[in-house]
Amino acid sequence: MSTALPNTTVARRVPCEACPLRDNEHFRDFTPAELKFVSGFKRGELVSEAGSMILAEGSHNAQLFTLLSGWAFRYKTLEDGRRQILNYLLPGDLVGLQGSVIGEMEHSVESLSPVVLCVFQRDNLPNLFENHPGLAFDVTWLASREERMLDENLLSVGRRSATERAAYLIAFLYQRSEQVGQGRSSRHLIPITQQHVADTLGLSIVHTNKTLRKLASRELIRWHDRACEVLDPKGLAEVAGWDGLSESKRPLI
Amino acid sequence: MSTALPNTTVARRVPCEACPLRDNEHFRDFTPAELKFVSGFKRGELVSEAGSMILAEGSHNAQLFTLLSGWAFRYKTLEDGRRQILNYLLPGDLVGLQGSVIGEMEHSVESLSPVVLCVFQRDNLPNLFENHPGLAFDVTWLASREERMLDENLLSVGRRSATERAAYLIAFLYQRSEQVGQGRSSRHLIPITQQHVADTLGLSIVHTNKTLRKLASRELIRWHDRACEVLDPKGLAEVAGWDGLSESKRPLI
DNA sequence: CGTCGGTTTGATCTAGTTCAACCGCCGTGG
DNA sequence: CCACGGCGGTTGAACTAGATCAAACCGACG
Repeated sequence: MSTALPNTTVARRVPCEACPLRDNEHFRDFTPAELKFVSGFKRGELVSEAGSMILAEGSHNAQLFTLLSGWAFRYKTLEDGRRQILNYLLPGDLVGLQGSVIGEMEHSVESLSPVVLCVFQRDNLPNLFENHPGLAFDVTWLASREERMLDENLLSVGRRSATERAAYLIAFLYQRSEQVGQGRSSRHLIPITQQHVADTLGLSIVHTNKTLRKLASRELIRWHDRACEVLDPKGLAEVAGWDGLSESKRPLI
Repeated sequence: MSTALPNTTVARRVPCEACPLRDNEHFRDFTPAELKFVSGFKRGELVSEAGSMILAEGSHNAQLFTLLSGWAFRYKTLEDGRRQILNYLLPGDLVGLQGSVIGEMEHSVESLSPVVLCVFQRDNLPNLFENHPGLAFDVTWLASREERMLDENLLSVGRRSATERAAYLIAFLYQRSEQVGQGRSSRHLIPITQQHVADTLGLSIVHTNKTLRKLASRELIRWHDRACEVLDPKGLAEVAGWDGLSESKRPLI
């Protein structure tokens, strides 16, 4: 399933002031004071290869991260190994808030591609709430956004057909990827295997394969080795009966 | 499906200082300053009968509530009417945060029983973040808790069998109900129809019925008119392969 | 007394699962 | 150099969990 590879914590490289994500129009601007605080909040960077475990279910000393680049996913498993992928993480997403707020992680996080994460000092979170209400609100905003995504996901798994579900998932990941500008360079490739798709949609791997081939035969996607190329994002959204993501600016911490 | 009945906003009755929920050991204590602020934050109460719509998907001027007593649920629907229930609301739960944070509700909320809700002035939320970081943290805590519940739900719908799912749902609602002391008086009755169960589990109503009868024949539950009586909560959790809710104290706003 | 929402049951059908193979690719070890 | 094993993807066949269809029951209520 997941091959846990050694993570490497590296000394601070990218200063927040020069964070490449800040150029992106989809993120809201910081005040200079906020930027300064976040810069101090940041402890370093974590660089990992594809397929490494970033956070483990049950861990109590989990750190707080923001994904800087790459793809990852959150998941839970049952005793007998059945796995459910809950959501995907793209640049700008906050990781590990549960650990910081509740005290224990109830899901795991694993990378799909090489990733770089900003590491924050988690016991500094109360300080953030004390002194930077705007940032505190941003944290809540991000938690609320995650909830929205989960709601839509649950609707999908609970009530959409296999084809609709698959189309929704791929359209969803495509849009998110576009927003953070991952797509430009790499011809809209989503770095997942069919097993990931199956574990996201709550389907078997065999049926997932057949469903994806159907989408491929309709020229909506093309499947590559460990990656999905999106040919027709609008067509996918239409198959899924999905309106698409809202366009509003989001915070970045 | 849902019969929207007229809601009645009533002048403030229960002062926060005398909030009956505060006696419950599962909720954390407030500082006097916090209590005073929340008291001022509160605008009045909303009393509704069973089956009324509290919040509607798509609404922009949604208010922020805390459920004081009764049962409700959050749901989303697809164009063609397929409905997915996302989660249930019990006393002490915050309702409508999405509307306050993101600006638009992406799900609806409907009551299952007569309910009383505290109504908060939503444009006062930034004020709360400014002046009461402890309460702001509580809001985030509650959002994070909702996320945890959704995660477990998604795991359930995606990867558990019909019987496991049903057992999990009922055990889950039972435990939550117990925590807020709804059960004492009413012999552990959960006020839902089998249609609600079906729409929560992502199953058809017929199959839901057959699954529930199976649980009933195993003496785990007894079904009543529009209500589920829990006979063996431990047995249910065992069938579901579920550990149960964490016991830690939670905030109340 | 008729109607309506909720529950129940049996029969039939199908979307999706499970089992079983096979292919191509790549990295490993002899 | 080749043999191998493992992973990701693909395909067909048999099977089953759960859907759909249809009908009936029951209590509440106007």
